[in-house]
Amino acid sequence: MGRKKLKIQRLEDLKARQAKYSKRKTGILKKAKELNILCEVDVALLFSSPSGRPTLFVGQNSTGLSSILKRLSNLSFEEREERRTYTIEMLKKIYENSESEFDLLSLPHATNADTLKLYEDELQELKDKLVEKSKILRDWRNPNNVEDLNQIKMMEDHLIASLNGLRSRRNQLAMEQQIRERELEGNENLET
Amino acid sequence: MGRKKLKIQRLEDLKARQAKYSKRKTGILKKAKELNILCEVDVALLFSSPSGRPTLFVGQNSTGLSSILKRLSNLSFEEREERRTYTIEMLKKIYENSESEFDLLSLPHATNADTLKLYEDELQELKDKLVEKSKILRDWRNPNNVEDLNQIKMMEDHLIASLNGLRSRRNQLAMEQQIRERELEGNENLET
DNA sequence: AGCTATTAATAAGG
DNA sequence: CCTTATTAATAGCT
Repeated sequence: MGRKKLKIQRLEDLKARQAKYSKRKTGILKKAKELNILCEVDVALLFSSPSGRPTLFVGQNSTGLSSILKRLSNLSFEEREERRTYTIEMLKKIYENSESEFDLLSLPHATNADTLKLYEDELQELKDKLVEKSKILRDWRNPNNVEDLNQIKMMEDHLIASLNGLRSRRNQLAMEQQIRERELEGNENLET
Repeated sequence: MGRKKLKIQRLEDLKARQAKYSKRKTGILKKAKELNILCEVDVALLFSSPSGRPTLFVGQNSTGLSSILKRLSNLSFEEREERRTYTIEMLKKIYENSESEFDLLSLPHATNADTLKLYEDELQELKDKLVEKSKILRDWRNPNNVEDLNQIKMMEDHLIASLNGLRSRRNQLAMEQQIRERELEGNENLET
């Protein structure tokens, strides 16, 4: 729609690209908002403009979104599990094969990108820690991935130590219970 | 655009809602693809249809989105580690339902408050998980805080199982090493 | 799922 | 940023 039909191909001029982007973005946002309201669909939109930072838009009442994100993440995980490939390949696959359907809700006021970046960094850090801890737990449970014999021995020592600690704790608890039972018995004897 | 001007408000009739969704979705997707090509913008879109069908679209070349997706996959990985739950069915469903196209859409400037909120929620979630995991590790190492005798017993069983796994893994590694040494010996004998 | 009458988005040009 | 000629999307029907 316009004075002439526009060929859909990359606009070479940067200025023109940005200008068109600005206009069309507005249009798509409007459409997305309408869709959101008309059809009650939850939406989230991720995008990163070549000249800008990554941004995520989430529909306001998109409670279902988190579940979508979760399922999405599960999808990628399953893909990885199934093929024993790593995240990157999985991501490529998603990029290449899936389409992004999207809706967005426009949310007016801009927050600053720096804050967002901070969150992203913190998130990444936490996730790294979590992954590390998970790995420890996983190796404990299933040591078949551990290749280093010395590490195995160390783990074994730890396990034995833990087991000993656990057993003495169990004994301690058992003893305490015995004491309680005897006290109870004693009281009963007094009552009779 | 249509025979009459449509008021933007939730369509009460389910059928009508689904029908409109289907049509408008197509339109938005087209627009997004155009925007992608015209302006070189990378996008990913998540949405749930009125019938609750989740779909993911990701634009090609959306490098900026990879980190987000990566973290999503990590999240699910962690979740699964922790809870040992599987949602393969769900994943398959998502996969089958996603159509193959590419759309992208872009947004330059505005970040929004919802984005931050999403991150905050995710952060809190991660922190909770980290705390939980740390607690598990701590209890293993030092069971003196564990009060429940049954839990102690469960932990003991787990430890024993892990220990067995560890020992068989150790044996396996040792055996492999022996084999390697013998092969090496054999080669040396041949050489001399 | 198709089909037009209409409305809405927007290309080009101030 | 505006304006407006044109094209594109789609509302109401079938």
